[in-house]
Amino acid sequence: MIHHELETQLIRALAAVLPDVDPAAIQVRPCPEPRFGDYQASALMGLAKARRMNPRQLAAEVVAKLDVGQWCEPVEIAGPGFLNFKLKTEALNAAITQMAGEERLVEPSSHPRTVVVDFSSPNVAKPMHVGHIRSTCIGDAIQRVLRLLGHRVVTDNHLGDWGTQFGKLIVGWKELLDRQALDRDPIAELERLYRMVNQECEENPDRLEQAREELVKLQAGDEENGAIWKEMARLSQAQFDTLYGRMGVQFDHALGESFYNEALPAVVEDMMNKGIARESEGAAAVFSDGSLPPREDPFLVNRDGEWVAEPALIRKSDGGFNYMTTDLATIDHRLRTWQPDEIVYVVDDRQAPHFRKLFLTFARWQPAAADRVRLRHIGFGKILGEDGRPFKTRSGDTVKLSVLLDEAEERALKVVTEKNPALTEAERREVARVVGIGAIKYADLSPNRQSDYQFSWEKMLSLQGNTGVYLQYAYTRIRSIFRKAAEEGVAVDAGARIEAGEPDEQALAKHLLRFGLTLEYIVEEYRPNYLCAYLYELAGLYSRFYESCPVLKSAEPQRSSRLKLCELAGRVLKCGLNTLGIETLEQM
RNA sequence: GCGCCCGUAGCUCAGCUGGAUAGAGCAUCCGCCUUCUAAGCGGACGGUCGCGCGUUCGAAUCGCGCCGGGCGCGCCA
Repeated sequence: MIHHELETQLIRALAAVLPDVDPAAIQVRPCPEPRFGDYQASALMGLAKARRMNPRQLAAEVVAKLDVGQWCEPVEIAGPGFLNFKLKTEALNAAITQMAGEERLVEPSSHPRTVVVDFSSPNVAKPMHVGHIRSTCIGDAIQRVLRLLGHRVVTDNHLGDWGTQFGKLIVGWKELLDRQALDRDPIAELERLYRMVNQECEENPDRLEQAREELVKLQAGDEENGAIWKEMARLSQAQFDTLYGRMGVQFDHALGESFYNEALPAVVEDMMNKGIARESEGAAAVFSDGSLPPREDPFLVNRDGEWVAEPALIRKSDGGFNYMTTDLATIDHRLRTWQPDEIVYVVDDRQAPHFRKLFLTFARWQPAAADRVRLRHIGFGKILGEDGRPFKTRSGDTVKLSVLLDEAEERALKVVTEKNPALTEAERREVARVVGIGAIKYADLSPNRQSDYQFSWEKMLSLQGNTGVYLQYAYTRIRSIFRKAAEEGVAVDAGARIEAGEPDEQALAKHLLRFGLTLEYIVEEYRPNYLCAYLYELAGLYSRFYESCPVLKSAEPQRSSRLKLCELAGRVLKCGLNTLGIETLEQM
């Protein structure tokens, strides 16, 4: 990548001027304003400031040592000390031609890491709903970007298949189960059971006690309760398989909470022995170690002006375990099994305090292991309805994922039918499926993950603007050229170079060269929306090129050059969309 | 009460490890289909980046203080 060459050269030139500079501080980035150049470096100004030097003079000294003539016009020093790099047309053409000729669009990372990505995590015996969309879409996109960059990825779906809710569910199963309803719609029936018993528990302490007893029996290995639990898990797995199939999401592992059940007593015992946890009101708890100032300490909470302990409980007073313990055992298992450099948790931002506690607790429990792994909570915001309130159905229930996907496809089908009635019904249904699912995913991935966003069918499936449909349409327009070419017997000269002559061609080519760089930025902070923004811009640049530069009607060698540029744009667009987990179509 | 997040164009949102004249889409208005899919393209209009102070050559971005909204705060996950 040209960008890396420039960065390397800049670091080399700077080292000749200031030998003790940290190269990591030097970055060459795409120029936000094309009229200043194609790439820029602003790091010298900060450096000059830190050393009380004249920034422009430092820039001049570095530029004097800088040898990038192979790629760039003479480097300009602008404003207070920016370096502006403008690509030579010749270098641009060589680079884009080379990219078009290579099989892989992205250079693999020079430092591949092993990353465990923990995402989706639906609950057994409950329907998947809108609340699972974000974790599933964002997590899947993250793992795809990592793989594309050549990292080793382990995806693990940490199913909510164990825990307090099963006490209530077992009570319901034993006393209130409607077999026919279970056959018709197992998840709905399980949900009904849970709701009924949960309601009863709120009003009746005896019922709550009964549920607790069933839970304790289950956790103690009771055969009957174990069989019921297993059946509920099986029914749920069928639901997950269906929905993940529709969404095109796969996992390497689905080690749910139950997988760690047997490991939990030893975890608590070990932590008690090591003095990290202690008894408190009958429970086993981890308290603050006082290493952080109170306001940054997740083991403390302020109540009426007093900082009081808020320990992490790893065993409840009734002897049961909770998710903190499970999560500790999970980290332990993942480190032993996969030796990851990093574990990322794609989970709602509201759980941030839990993860802070979890990571700190683990570091106290296994300091050496914790030093070798980076634990990161990748949080995200809520999905709101069009009224700005949390997204619910009209009757106030959570929106089920299956219903949401159905509606997306239905709405997309209407649009396709209106826009392209020439397609057969089967074709239109396929287009509707790809467009509908893609629209939901794109709507979820294009905002900054930490923002809450407003869910709007209208906007999501809008044919204009920054939507999945727009990108998919841009792709079909590219493919359409090649269909037309085949019809007319036009062949691409395989040896042709891409000569980007027109401004719209050059802008497109330059943007294509930045694909890999965009992916690298994404992985730093796990922000898939950067890829959405990149692809939206790509589609726009392609459309402009498409309007202003005839492809099939131009004469050789321009025709082959443009066909190759189209092909590359198509490959990048498709690869980028697929990396977001979004499918493309040849026609729509 | 304490903590976290948010406040950018009429609406929905980008941009935030400081960088050049703050960007999109929608909406409104004006243009472009005898030429590769008009599900498209071009243009116009629209902003005290919640308010104030500070740090800096430079602040939407960093710090402090307000105002407004959301979320979270022992045996759920």
